[in-house]
Amino acid sequence: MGPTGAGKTALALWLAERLPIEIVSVDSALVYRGMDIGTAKPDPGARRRVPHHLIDLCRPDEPYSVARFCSDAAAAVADIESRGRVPLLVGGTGLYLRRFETGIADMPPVPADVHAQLQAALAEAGAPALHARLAAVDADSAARIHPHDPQRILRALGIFEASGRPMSAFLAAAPPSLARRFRKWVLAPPVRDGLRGLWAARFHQMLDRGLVNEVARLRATAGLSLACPALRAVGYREVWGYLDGELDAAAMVERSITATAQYAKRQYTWFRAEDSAVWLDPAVPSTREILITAMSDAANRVPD
RNA sequence: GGCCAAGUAGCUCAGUUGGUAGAGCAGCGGACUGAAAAUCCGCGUGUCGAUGGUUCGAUUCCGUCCUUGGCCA
Repeated sequence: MGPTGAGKTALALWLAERLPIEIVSVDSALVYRGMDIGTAKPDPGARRRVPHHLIDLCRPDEPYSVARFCSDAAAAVADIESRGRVPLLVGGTGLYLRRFETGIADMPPVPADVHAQLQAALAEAGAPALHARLAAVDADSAARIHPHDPQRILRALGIFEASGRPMSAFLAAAPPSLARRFRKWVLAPPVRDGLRGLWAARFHQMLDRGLVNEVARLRATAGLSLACPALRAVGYREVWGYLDGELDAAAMVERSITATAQYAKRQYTWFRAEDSAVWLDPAVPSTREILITAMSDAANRVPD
């Protein structure tokens, strides 16, 4: 795992060309088709050379989720291992890896109309009012969730309304069926300070490659709007605002770079909390050697 | 050159009827179980442009100067 722009993709390809590994993407944005440039998706050539999994799974208007990731990843890992190869999970979505590793509770689906009703109630009454509603039916979740956090309040209320049981009960009950331990490496510059220039160069490169056209295509697609979670991704939201005329070009660029920096910061927070992960500096040459040695061991242990 | 306005946190600004100041954004730290590139929480000392004066006390009132913008020459 590693923050955006640390060089995960290139390093994974380098390793995959030397070891019998296949890559499983752990990235909430790479699953969307048509979102290539702004997500720095591995290009077709790379994907021909090295098998990649969990990329281009759905349309940007389809909801993907951590739960879907867990089952997709389990299937991909099983598939790779069944062929005698070693799965290398590569990505920056901390939640996905955490839940895949330590298990995710089995919870009932929330029907779309229930969710829509809650959304309307949120718009009308505000998050604290819904939080109070939640506290009445699921005190444990209410204690865990901040009254100003609409996303989590809606989720917990949705579970209750869909099933009649509090979300906290599902969390407490579920044995992690997908639980799986990994060897973990964090590929990240040891200090984040001063990396803004790197994010900036990266974003300008995306613009040169046609990011604005890519977003314009998505914007012209029926059914897509900023309400789709996929389009809230870093850069996409800002370029969309630029195409709407709400941001000028300079503001679009600056805000995208800032959003990248903020995203990277949240990623560092996830990775710091990851126990038993070894941190590797992408600027240090020995990083490659450390990884290839460690992974050779893993590859040798795979039954065939 | 004259007149007017503005100079307060990294940025945009509020405010103090005189008792040394606070929002948003940015930044830093954190949380995270079906939206997670999302969502949310915590963190605010800054010669209040400079200098002199009035005052027990000036960022606040007065004078001068500097800077920026506008208008007039």
